[in-house]
Amino acid sequence: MTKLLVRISEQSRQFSETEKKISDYILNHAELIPNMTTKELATKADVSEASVTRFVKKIGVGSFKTFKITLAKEMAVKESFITDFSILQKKDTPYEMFQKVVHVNKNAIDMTMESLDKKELEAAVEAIKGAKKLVFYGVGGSAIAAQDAVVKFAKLGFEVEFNMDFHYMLSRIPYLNENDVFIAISMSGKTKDVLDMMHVAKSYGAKIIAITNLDKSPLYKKADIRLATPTVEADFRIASIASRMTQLTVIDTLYVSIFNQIGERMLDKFHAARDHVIRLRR
Amino acid sequence: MTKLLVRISEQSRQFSETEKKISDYILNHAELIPNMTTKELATKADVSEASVTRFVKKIGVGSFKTFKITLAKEMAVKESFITDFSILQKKDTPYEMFQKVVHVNKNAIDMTMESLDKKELEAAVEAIKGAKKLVFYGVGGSAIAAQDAVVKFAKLGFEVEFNMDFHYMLSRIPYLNENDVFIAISMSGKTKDVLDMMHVAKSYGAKIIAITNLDKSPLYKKADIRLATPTVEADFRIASIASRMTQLTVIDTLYVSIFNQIGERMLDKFHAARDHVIRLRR
DNA sequence: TCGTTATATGAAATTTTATTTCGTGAATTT
DNA sequence: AAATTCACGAAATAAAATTTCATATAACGA
Repeated sequence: MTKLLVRISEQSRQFSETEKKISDYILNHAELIPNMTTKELATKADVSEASVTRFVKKIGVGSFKTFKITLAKEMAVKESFITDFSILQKKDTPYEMFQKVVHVNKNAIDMTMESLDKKELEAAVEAIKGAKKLVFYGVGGSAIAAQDAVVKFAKLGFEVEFNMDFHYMLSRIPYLNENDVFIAISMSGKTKDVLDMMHVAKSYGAKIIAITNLDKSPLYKKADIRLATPTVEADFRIASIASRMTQLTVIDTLYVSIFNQIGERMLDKFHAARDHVIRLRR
Repeated sequence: MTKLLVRISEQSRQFSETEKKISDYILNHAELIPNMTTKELATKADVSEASVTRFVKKIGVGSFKTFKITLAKEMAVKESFITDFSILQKKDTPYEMFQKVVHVNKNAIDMTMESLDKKELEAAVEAIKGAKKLVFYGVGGSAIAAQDAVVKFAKLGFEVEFNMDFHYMLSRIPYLNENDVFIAISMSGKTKDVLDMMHVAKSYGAKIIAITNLDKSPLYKKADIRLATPTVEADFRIASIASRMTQLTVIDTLYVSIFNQIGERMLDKFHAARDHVIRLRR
């Protein structure tokens, strides 16, 4: 805890009921305070605005504004004590939601650093670099990552394919061969459609890269190369958003790595494409 | 120097005389800023208050208050070691790339905290909550965010629409009315297709929410509600990946906020849908 | 016990701070 | 040269913080 917060909790036994309500809220939601107004804090703590301004004076801070700035500074230093962001409260305002989303997403991306294996990543980059055709497949939330991958790798000149439709996608698999790569994306690694598609692709000799949770799922076991995403344990309402960030981070890494290695020889085409877009679209 | 100050000094050559006066004062007296008011800074820099508030927007920060808090936080952190992650080296290994991607993405999400305005966010949530129909539109990289939004809001029971095809999408717009919301997504805020579509939607009375860079772009100016994303200045190879993260963070926030507010009354349907998926798909 | 005084609190008024609007003049384009 | 765009500050407005004031309740003394 920061000095200011310590001071508050030390003094708390001399507080009146109203003051205690305020200090409770502050101690439990310290990181939100710098972006709040007296009115908001008053509402949250169920006291009047006047009591809030009086409170900060009581704990020896000149004004509410100073209080906010001081708190922001102190909290910046010691970072990481985030009061249970995993539980979304019914009464949370959109801005609080925003702060939680930011936290959850940053955290998810951080966790990817722990799950993704260096060697597997290198193998994946090699495989894609040498590939003629790339097929991505994912359903539901993972379709977004697949979609994103298509946009990116198409720009690099790859023959890329992805379609949400299982049957259409299936009809394209027989054209794959040993030179091609099939990238399966699934959080759980158990999604039937993805597994089925993967088996067919494998039977045609395509190399299988799985972007899936670090877990002994069917997809994880059967893939040639495993790019593991972390299992982000959280409230079910935000579980999918965090995991999508991890998938995208993996895709981004593949894209940037490939770009870096083969980019030079197609930089003019890349720029040409971008120029066309700018000229025609704005 | 902190990130924010670096950003200011980098941009300083595009500044007008008035803006330069402000940036000079800020760069020379950074530690004083968090405790100053717009009027004080205006007096010190010998400009008007209006110019001060406009200045912070120009450098990509949503409000003067946010600016002060951000600066206070940054200055509290000693010597923020700025390993230059922006420049990708030819010799970088995939794993080094990965670390940079992680850094860039986390950073992009952080910057969104500076650009997104609390009030606009609240207005957006209100608008969407009261809407019957939602239409998302974005092209290129921004299409991913639109796609993602569709998946999310469909789950909440909204009538949602998005299609990459301009002409198809256009044919759907006449069915919009005052009760509906059109969400335009564009980094630059200049994309012709998006602007055209927005104008048509507006003519039918739909409320316009823009998810676009904090900048005086046509889209930014014409929208009813502006959810500003930061201008992530970086290597062109990674610019798009970072900006997409910011868009998704905004979408996530909308989704979680709406869920929280209207979620209860449809929780059973939400779970039912999820159960169907689990039963049929795995 | 009753009246008096001190204390805590919120509502409302006031002051301060931030943002937006509007008009002017300079610069740029047509 | 006319028209348009742009930057800017003054003034209006909106929002946020603080103070004032009235009231209720607790504490105290007769």
